[in-house]
Amino acid sequence: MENSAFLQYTKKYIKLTTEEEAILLSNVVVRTYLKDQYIVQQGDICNSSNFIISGCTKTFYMGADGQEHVVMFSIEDWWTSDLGSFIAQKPADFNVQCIENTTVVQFTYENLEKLYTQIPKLERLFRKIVERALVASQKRVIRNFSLTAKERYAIFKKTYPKIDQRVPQYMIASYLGITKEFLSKIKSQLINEQ
Amino acid sequence: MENSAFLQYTKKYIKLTTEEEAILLSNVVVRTYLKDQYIVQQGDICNSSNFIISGCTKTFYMGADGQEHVVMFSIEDWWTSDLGSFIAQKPADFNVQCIENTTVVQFTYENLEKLYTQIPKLERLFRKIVERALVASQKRVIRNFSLTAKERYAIFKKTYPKIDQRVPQYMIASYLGITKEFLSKIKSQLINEQ
DNA sequence: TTCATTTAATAAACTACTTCATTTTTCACC
DNA sequence: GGTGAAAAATGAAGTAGTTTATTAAATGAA
Repeated sequence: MENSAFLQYTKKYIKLTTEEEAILLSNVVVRTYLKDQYIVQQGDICNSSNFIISGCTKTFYMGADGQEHVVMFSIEDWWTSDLGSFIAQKPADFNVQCIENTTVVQFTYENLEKLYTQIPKLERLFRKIVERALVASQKRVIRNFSLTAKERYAIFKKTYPKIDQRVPQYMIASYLGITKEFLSKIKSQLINEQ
Repeated sequence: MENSAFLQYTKKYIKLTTEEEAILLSNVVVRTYLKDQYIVQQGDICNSSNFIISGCTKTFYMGADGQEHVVMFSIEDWWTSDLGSFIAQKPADFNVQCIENTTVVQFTYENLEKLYTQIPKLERLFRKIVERALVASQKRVIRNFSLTAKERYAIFKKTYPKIDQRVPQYMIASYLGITKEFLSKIKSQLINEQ
C-alpha cells in the first residue's frame, strides 16, 4: 500500500492507535502528479501539505529580475508545500513543480486543521517535523554565508547523493545560488584537481 | 508582573485556562542576564528556550576561519535558543550572547517536555511559533540569493527599525553576510544618493 | 535517423564584494 | 576634561562569482 511509507514515517515521531491511523488515512489523498505538473502555483493559496512517496519536486520562485530561483528539492520521505501560504492561507510566493512523476500523500488545509482536533498527537508530529526543517533552514543560511560555492556544492552532493543525477545542472546551480556557468567551472576545477 | 508580556504573547496562538496558566508559569523561570553574558555557549548542550521580555541578544558561531558569524538578533517578544541543540540535546553550534541586559522567560528542556504532556495545547503553541520561524528563515535564504547587500540592508532596517541603534555596525555587517568595510561603503553610498 | 530544442562547456570582460592598511570618530572610564 | 581602546570610515588592490556570447553535446519528437 502506498500509504505504508507514510505511516512508517509517522512512527519515528509519535505512536498512533489503529483507530487513529484509520482516521488519519481517511483524511488524506494519495495523488500522483506527472513530470512538469505544478503542485503549488505562485499567487494561488497553497491548499496542501505533501509527503512524497516517490518522485522529486523543485520549489522555486520568480525573482523581480525574471529569474527562477530554486529554494529546495524534495524527494522520497520529505515534505513539500509553500508553508507560509499554507499556514496563513495567503497567496503563495513559491511554485512547487514535479521534475519527475511524483506520488504524494496530500493533506488539505481543512483536513489537517480538523485532524489536529481529532488527533491532538498530530500537533506533536508536525511540531517535530517543523522543528527539524527550521534547523535545516538555519544551517543553510549559515552555509551560504561562510562557505564558498565550491564547498557548498560538495555538501550538496553529500547530502543528496542521488539527486545529482535526477536534476539538471542549471537547477542545482540555482539552488546553490550561483549561475550555471559558474557551476560548470567549479565542476571542471574539481576534475582537474584529481 | 514580568510574566504578563509572555502570557499576552501566548494568547495570540492558544487559549489557556487560569489553571493552565498557573501550571505554565510554575514551570518557567524569569531570569536576567547582564550585557555580554552568554545564555548558550557553543559546545554545551543548550538546555533552555528563552522568550525575551526585555533586552537584546545575538546568536553567532565561530567559523572554521575563526570569524564570528551573526545568525540572528533577538529582541522583545522573540525567542532565542540553539534549537538544533535543544531539541536533540546535542552540543550547541551557536552562542547566544546578550548585547544588552536581558530578561527572559526561560523553559528548560525537562520542564518543557513535562509541560507538553500536562498541557497538550502547548504543542500547538510551539508548532505555530516554529512554523513562523521556518517561514522567516526560508525568506532569509531567498533574500540572500536574490538581493544585493544594499537591498538586504534596506530590508534589515525596515524589519528592525530600532535594532539599528542598539547594535554595533560590525555585527550588522556580519548578520548581512558582508564585511564591516563594505557596509560602511553602502551607508556612505546611501547618503550620497540623497 | 534527422532535426529542433534544451542543456552543458568554455572563455573574456565585468561587478559586487573582500582584504589589507591607514585614518578618523566614538565612547567608556579615570 | 583627557586618555586609550574599540568602532567606523576611507581607499587601493585583489578575488569570487556574473554576464554575455559562442560552441558543443545531449535529449526527445517525428
